[in-house]
This record gives sequence, structure tokens and C-alpha cells, in this order.
Amino acid sequence: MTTTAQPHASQADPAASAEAAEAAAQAAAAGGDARGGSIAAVARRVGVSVATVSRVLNGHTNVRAATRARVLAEVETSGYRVNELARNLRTAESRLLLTMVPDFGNPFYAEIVRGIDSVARQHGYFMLLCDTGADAGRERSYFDLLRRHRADGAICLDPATVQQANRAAAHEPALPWVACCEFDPAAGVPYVGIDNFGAARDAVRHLIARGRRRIALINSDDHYLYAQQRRDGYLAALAEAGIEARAAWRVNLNCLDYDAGAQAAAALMAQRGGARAAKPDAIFAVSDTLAVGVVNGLRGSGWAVPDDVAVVGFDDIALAAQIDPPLTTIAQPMRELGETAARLLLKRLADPRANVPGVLLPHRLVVRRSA
Amino acid sequence: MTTTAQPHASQADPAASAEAAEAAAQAAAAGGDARGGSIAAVARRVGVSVATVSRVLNGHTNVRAATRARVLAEVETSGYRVNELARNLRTAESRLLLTMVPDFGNPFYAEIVRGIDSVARQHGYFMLLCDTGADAGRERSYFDLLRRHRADGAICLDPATVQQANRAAAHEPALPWVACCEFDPAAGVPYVGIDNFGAARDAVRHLIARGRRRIALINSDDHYLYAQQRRDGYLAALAEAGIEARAAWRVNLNCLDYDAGAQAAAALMAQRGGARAAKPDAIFAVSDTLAVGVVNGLRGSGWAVPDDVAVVGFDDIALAAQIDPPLTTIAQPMRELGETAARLLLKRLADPRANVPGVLLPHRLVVRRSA
DNA sequence: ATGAAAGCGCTAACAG
DNA sequence: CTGTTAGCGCTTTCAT
Repeated sequence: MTTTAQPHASQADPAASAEAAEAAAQAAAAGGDARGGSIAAVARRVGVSVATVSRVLNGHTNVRAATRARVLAEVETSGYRVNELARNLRTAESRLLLTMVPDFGNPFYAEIVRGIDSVARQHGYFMLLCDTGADAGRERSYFDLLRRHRADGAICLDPATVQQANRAAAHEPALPWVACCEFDPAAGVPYVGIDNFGAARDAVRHLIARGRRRIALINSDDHYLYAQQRRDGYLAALAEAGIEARAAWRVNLNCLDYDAGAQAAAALMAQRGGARAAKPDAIFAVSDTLAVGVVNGLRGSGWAVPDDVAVVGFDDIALAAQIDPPLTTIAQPMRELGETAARLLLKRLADPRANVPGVLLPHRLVVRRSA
Repeated sequence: MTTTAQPHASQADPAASAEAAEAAAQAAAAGGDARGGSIAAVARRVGVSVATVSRVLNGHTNVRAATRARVLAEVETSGYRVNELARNLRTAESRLLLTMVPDFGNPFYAEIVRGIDSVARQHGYFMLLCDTGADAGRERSYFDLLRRHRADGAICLDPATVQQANRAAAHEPALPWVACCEFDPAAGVPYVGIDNFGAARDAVRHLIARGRRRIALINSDDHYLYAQQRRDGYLAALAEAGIEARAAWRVNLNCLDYDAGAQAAAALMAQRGGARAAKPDAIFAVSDTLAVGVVNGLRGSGWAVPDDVAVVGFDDIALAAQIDPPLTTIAQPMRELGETAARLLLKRLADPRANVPGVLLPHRLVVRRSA
């Protein structure tokens, strides 16, 4: 049992295990004349008012122990369950949190979502999950789900949607949502993320410290802030080492999957023919999924990692340690990113006027064998 | 726009793009005296009854074109949005589908979930996602979410929960849910999955055809039906080739992640000392995540894949083609599994008495370099 | 084609 | 401590 606020927790009470609940439901389904029905039916059978039943169900203390016991007993045997549709209308809350993900096939997002789910559940909320990449039709704004009261608040992990919503936030600041991973402090929207500039600079510094000087960057879409910041971090590291940046060695991808990384790497190494010295000796990819593809693409083209080309990824998904060679990468605290996002949102919901901060979580360089 | 049944689709009408909707919301927030408010407020401002507004919102045809236009105009300028909490209570449906996953960090489940989400959305449903592995407390039965009307139906991907629910289904057959991947035809619960026995047999036959005879099995928990079926398929393939099965070469894991696979492989190869001929020359793992770990674990112990030990996985997740060597595996139609599960459930919801079948989807062996 | 009115099942004043 | 009652905002007969 959690210790955090959970208004509607005591329904049918702690004692009622899942097993017991199933049994009661069975009894009800078996169809003695004591069906579950509505709260009114329960009240009638017990011989109390609906208010009393409601009080018991919601764990209010102002009910005599004996009365409470009778109500609980009836609830138990009848298999009654509260109708949350009605409760939600009455309390004007859905107790649902909307999570928008660009692609939950990506382990990076999957782990963040687990963090969100975990905190949400602890606080009596469930998670509505939308894969924003899934419907090409773009459909109506996902934030309409908030306006329609389908969810009480939202967490957005999709950079494109974050940017769009940040613009809209100027006009309609009241919507309860928080940005995660992609964020703009200037937008006045609560957020969690990391120092993308610093993280990218750390990655490239590491490559430079390992003696690499021809460092390519495989980046995400340059429209995204996080991509711009990582690009700038990359550039800064090169600059401080006195290395000239080459535009031809910077590539932008609008897809972060393995194949995209593999193809980009192959293309990078195939640029203008012959001289080995004219090709990158290192690749920094802004996502581990990309980097896994890069390693694969390099191998496919006959290049050895890290001997010919060192590779650094980003995120530190579980897979990073499993591939050959294991991936050197920037670790993001994925779980905490999700948990923090959920906490910020919950705080905002608890007090709409609360001053919810933006928070930056620490990253760190994890050195393995790929660089 | 989809062509399938979608009762509440026309709210604010096709013409209203997301952009326009945002603009209208902005207008409303700006606070002219025409606030969004309730349907009653809209009706009052237009000078019609709530019934008429409701009809327009729901795309009923029996409204004069002129009236409809006036209502639509007011909805547009006021930024009114229907309150789905109220609609849901009135119509007695949440339009939410519950999806229970044992671990959505696993790419196999992630892809299935995308299939579910895609079909659900096409039919005007959203997805409530629960990671059943997430809360150790086990909590109340997830199916209580159905009884409480928090979701209209459920799809269960978690083998443990499927088994538990199959037992409960004997007592309470009315719950609208479908089993996916783990299923028991005898339980009378609609399901979708593959022929696990045949698939495992195919995998092991392939190994045998490649000349391997000392074949180990890394399986999931033996309590699960799919695990039993795959084990039996493995055993059948060995038997038909006249190979004696060795109990010491069968291992059961209750976790399918990379590390579990790596450790199991290392342990398998370390069994009782010296003789090479006393160790497996092939490993069949019942999940690609496990198999990826196996390849890594083998490499870590100095064994070459496939020369020393051939490896076959199961699922054909995207990653399978990216590792070195690329993984030979049994492909499951993950996307279709999810889509089919959703369709079966939707059919069940549309007609509670409908006879919803169990369906088996085809698998196939994908031969790459690991075996 | 439109309106009036009855609830859906619940929670929360307010009264006692 | 308990009961009565008024809605929450919507959809849907049933009239007109």
C-alpha cells in the first residue's frame, strides 16, 4: 500500500484481497437476488442511505463502526463495484494521465513511460498512452483530450508535439501538462530534461581525448531544441580543441530506429571515395538506437569499431551493454525523467496555481568499448 | 479519416483543423463573454435547446442545415468541448480499452501494443496501459477496472494474468476481454496467438538440419502454457531426430531480459568442466531479448557464434537483424497479433453475445547467421 | 425539425 | 452519526 494521497483508495477495503474480490464477483454473477447494482441498491439492501454507503466506500471516518461493517459485508457478498463513470462526472476528474510518446517501440521512451506509470499508479491515476507517431492523420490536437476531460493532465515526450504545444501555451496557459526531454524554459511550461548541450560536449570531448579528430555527428531533426543543443555541444567541443567542423559530417535524421542509423553510417563512410584520412574516425549518434544501427552499418561496410571508427551513443538503454562492442554512451536517468515528469504534473493538478519548476537531471558518460 | 464505426466522431466537425481548434480555444480563454462552458450554455447562446446542440455534436441528421450551422459557428467561436465525463456516464461506456503487459520495455510487447493502439484509435477508443510487472503489490485484480467501468474491455498480454483470469472466467464469463499470446482454448476466452508447439519444433528442426545435436533450451517460466508448448515442440523435434533430451540443458527463467539470457548461456556452457563434447553446440531461446543476451554471454565466455554454438531466438524483433551475428529466429506477426486482439475485443463489445473465435496467426522461421 | 424533461450513479452540502 | 436532496453535463425518449 502506498502512503501517498489516494482519495478513493479504500473502496472494498484493504482486507479484500483480489481473490476475495473474485469470489464475491462470482457470487454476484451466480445471481443470488443480491446483485451488485448501484450504490442505491446496496443502500436499500443494507437499510441505510446512499450517503452512508458512499462514505464507507470513500473511507470517511464519520460512520459508526457497526454500520460500516454492515455496508462492507453487503459490498463484499454482492460484489458491488463503484461506477467510476459516475464518480468521475461528479468529482469532475478522470484520474487519467495522458502520455504522448513519439514511438514507444524505442526502449528509451519505454523506460520513461514506466517511470510515469509507476508514480501515477502510486497516486491513484492510470495512464492513457498515445503513440503520436502512430496516426499520420495528425488528427485533432491531443490536448483536446484535456479539454474534453478525458484526462486530467498530460506529459509530452514527443518533441514535435512539445514545440507545437509550447506555442499554443502562450494563448491557453491553463492546460495542465509537462514537457519531458524536449523543453523550452522560455515557454513557461513545466519540464524535466537534461543538459543536452553539456552532455553532447562531454561525449565529443571523450572522443577527442581518445585521439579522434574526424568526428561525425548523426543527429535527430534539427527543428527540435534538443537536437540543436546537442549539435551546439558537439560544435563547442570541436571548437575548444581547435578542430574545424565539417558540415558534410553532420547528418540529420527524422527517424531514430536501427536501420536509419545503419544507413546513415554507411553513407557517411562512403562519402567521396578513396583516402582513409578523408573519412570520419568517430561517430557521435544522439540516440543509442541510432548508435546500435551505426555499429551494425559500419560492420556491414567492413569497418572495425572502435579501431577504424569509434562510436558514442546517447541514452544508455539496456541494450547498449549487450552489443559488440559494448556502447560508450551518455546515460540519461530515464526512469527518473518519467517519475519526475509525473510528480510535476501531479503537483500542478493538486494546486493549479502552484509554481511548478523546470528541472534538469544529471547525465553521465558511460565508457565501454566502442569509444 | 477512418471509415469504421465511430459514434462520436463529428464533434466540431471535420472542417475544424487542429489549428482552428487551438485558435478557438484561444478565443475562449481570452474571455469574451462567450465562454465554452456546458452544452446548456452553448444552447442558450444560440437560442436552441440542448437536445439540438447534442444532435449537431453527434452528427445526427435530423437538424435543419441553418440551425446546424448556427450551432457549429457558436461551438467554433466559443471553443466549446464536449465533457466526455458526462457523455460517458450517460452512454455507460468509457471508450477505453485496457491493455495489460508484463513488461513494455520488451520490444516484442511494444510492437503488439502499437497494433492494439492503432486499431483502437481507428474505432474511437483510447488505450489504458498497465504494466502488470510494475507493481509488486499485485494490487486488486486488473479486471476490476472493467467492473468499475473504467474500461470497456481488456486485452491481456501477461501470461500470469491470463492464467489467473482464465480460471476466474469460469465463474464470471461476462467480462469482455481477450487473451493475446498466452491463451487456453479450453477457457472459453477469445484469444489470438501462434502455434507455439509448431514454431518451437521448426526452430529446433532447423538446428538439427544444420548438424547440431547437443541443443539446449532457454525457456520462460514453465507454468505458462506457451512455455510448455515450446518445450514440447523442442522435445518433439529432438525425438523425431532420435536425439536424447538432456534435462540439464533445459533452463527456465522468469525474466526475459538481456542479462538473464547472458547469464543463462554462461551457466549452461560452464556446466561440469572439460570436454567440449559434453557442452551444447546450440541454444534455442524462446525470446529474442533472451537470445541477444545469449549471444553476448557466449561471446563473453569466449565462444563463437555460430561456429561453437548456434543460437536461435523467437519473435523477430527489429533488433534481431542488427546484432552480430544477425539472429536466426522465429518471426511472430507482432503487429497483427495486436491488431487482431483489438478487433476481437471490439467485436465482442459491439455484440456481447457474438461468438468470438480464437485465432492462430502464422509464424515463420527467419534464417540469418546465428544458426 | 425542435423542445421539455428524465435520468445515468455518484458525491457533498445541509439538516437533523 | 445518518438521511435528504441537489446537481455534475450529457443523451435520449416523447411530445409537439
